[in-house]
Amino acid sequence: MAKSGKKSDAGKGAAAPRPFGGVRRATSYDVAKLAGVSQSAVSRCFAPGGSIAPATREKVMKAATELGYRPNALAQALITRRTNLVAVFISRLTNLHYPEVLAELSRQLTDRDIRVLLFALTAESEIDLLLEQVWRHDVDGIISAARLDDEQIAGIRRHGIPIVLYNRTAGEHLTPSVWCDSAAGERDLVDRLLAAGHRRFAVVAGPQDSAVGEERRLATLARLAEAGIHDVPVTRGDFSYASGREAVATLAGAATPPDAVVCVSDVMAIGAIDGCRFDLGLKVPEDVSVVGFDGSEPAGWMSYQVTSIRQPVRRMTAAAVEMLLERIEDPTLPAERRSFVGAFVPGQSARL
Amino acid sequence: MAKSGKKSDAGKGAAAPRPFGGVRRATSYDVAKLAGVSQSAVSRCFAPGGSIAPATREKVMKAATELGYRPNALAQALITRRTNLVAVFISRLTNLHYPEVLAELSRQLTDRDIRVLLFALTAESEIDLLLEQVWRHDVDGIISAARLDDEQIAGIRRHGIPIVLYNRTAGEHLTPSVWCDSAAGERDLVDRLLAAGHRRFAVVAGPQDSAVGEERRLATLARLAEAGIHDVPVTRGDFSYASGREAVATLAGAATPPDAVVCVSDVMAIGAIDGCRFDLGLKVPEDVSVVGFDGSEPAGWMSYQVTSIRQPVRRMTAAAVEMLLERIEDPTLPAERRSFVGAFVPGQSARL
DNA sequence: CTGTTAGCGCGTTCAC
DNA sequence: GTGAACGCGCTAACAG
Repeated sequence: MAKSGKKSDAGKGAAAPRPFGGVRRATSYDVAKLAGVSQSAVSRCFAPGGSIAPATREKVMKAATELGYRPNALAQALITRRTNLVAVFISRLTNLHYPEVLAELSRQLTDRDIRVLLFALTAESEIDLLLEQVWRHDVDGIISAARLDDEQIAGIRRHGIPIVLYNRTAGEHLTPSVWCDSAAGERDLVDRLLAAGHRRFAVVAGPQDSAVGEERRLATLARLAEAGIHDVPVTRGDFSYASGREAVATLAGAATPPDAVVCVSDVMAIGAIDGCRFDLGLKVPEDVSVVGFDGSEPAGWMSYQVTSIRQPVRRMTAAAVEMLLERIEDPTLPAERRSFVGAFVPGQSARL
Repeated sequence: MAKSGKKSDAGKGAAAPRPFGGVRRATSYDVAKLAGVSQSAVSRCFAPGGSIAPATREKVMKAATELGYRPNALAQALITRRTNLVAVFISRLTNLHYPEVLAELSRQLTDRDIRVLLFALTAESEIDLLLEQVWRHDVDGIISAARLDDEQIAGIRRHGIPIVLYNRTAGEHLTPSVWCDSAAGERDLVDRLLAAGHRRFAVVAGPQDSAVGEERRLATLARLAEAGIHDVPVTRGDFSYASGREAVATLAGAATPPDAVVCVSDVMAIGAIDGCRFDLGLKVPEDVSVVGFDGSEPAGWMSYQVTSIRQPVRRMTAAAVEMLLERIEDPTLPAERRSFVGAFVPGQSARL
């Protein structure tokens, strides 16, 4: 009976008439009063380069800890015009590669004392509505691993909010971005497949509006064309396991079934491998080679061991964060695109 | 030459001396002036139940759209004490089940016009430091799918910030939470395994500080004990694929190797299956049955088809959001725990 | 229904 | 080095 069990049901409806059910937080005025100084002195104590006498600082700090005072981020932001908030747009959070990206971005931003305002897009998300929220919240910058159209990019520019794109491209204008050079990766994979004697290729591409997907598809076809291989069948998926599996079923129906399937993502490659094995009764890699892209974790699991290209997520996210912070400090910095090449992952899903 | 290319390199260093490199946003005063009304009239126009004459409203709205005005969320929050911000704590974002949870939480909160302040915990995250940020930002509430200790929970309570735990428990005090009733699920799985004739059980558990992991371990062992099966070997993993794989290697070294392995998560079950097949040369489910828990997407892939229990993520996240919003509206609501039972997923990884 | 007034909590001049 | 005064952009009383 001594320690009151739950938080707020002592005496039924007779709850103490506290302002908001929460305790009023201490303000800099409260601290000032207790310390016997002015409010501005308190402010200077918590400012980076505030000129304050050691003695005063001590009094203030003592009072501050006593009251559990912390500067209110809202008031601070309202006046300094810095929220230390970065909006992160991310799509397909359930698609296995993005959680890793998000985790890294979050970690790196947190390390730099910046908070993440998350916008996880679903298929039906109205990006424009989300952007409204972004304006209203005065974020310092945006990192987008989601597709933005020209109109939206223009709006962001108009608002003067720095943005960095992650594995995305914006239409006309050059926009700061980090990019995994899929072209180099696909060329690498294709060359290895060619060297191992593969000739009957097929591509499992992504949706048309996916920049990375398209770059990968085009790079693959271009390299094959250079090698004299044309009319390569292409099936489009949506980066899902199911779509990869269905894709190979489609491709297998062709006159000359492929002996090498290039998938533009690991998850689709995994789907393709299962499709080959379970739907078509083919052996991978003996009967058909399958390669992917990304280097997601499940691609390394023993049952798949996807031959792939691993994106350097750590370095890419670090670059994105760095580029963004630079532009928050100095918005006049010109746009820039930083490309990274991925690393070949041998795997076992391709006969090389 | 007409359309200026990049944003800010026209004329080299001779960039126009704009305030912040960004355009100053229109304030309610600007709108008021343009519309020929008072600033408070503008405010009322954007307030839910503001009493305003249709004629005035029209004038204001016209001026507002012309200037691209939107109420500043910071100033608004400073005065109303409502930020429409919810902090979401989440751990192990790379562990396949959490991205789905996060995506759902984000979607549901966004639908209710609430923004997500993300705190993705890494192994070394100092939660107390993150909580500092939470105080400073005046979030309206917290949803935590990460472990919080008594001290931290007490701090949150002291600050009067509503919180809902997601598949976590807090020590002494009852804290609002949603929970997937793992006990019911594990009993279900064990019963089915027993009915199919399994007798030599083993458990791949989680870390000791994982509440769900422990509940699942204990429920499994309890049910087995009821059936007269004791001394069941237990190996602990960390919810990773690798740990599941290693676990079965360990278990196989015992005098009587198991014919049924109960893993407390799908990813570990996947690791266990691969361990059986590739390290031990066993057939799953012919030689040994493996069951998991969660219902993560990869568990359904053809190569694994894990027999498992699927958490009702949609309903659980919806409940979490609802409980939180209720408590934001009325902080005096008593703590409450809502449990959900998962659905059996037949799969093919257990001989049933 | 409207405008005036007073803050929300803080950073920042500017005299002292 | 310090404090008084002002303002960031807005909502909430209040009088008209």
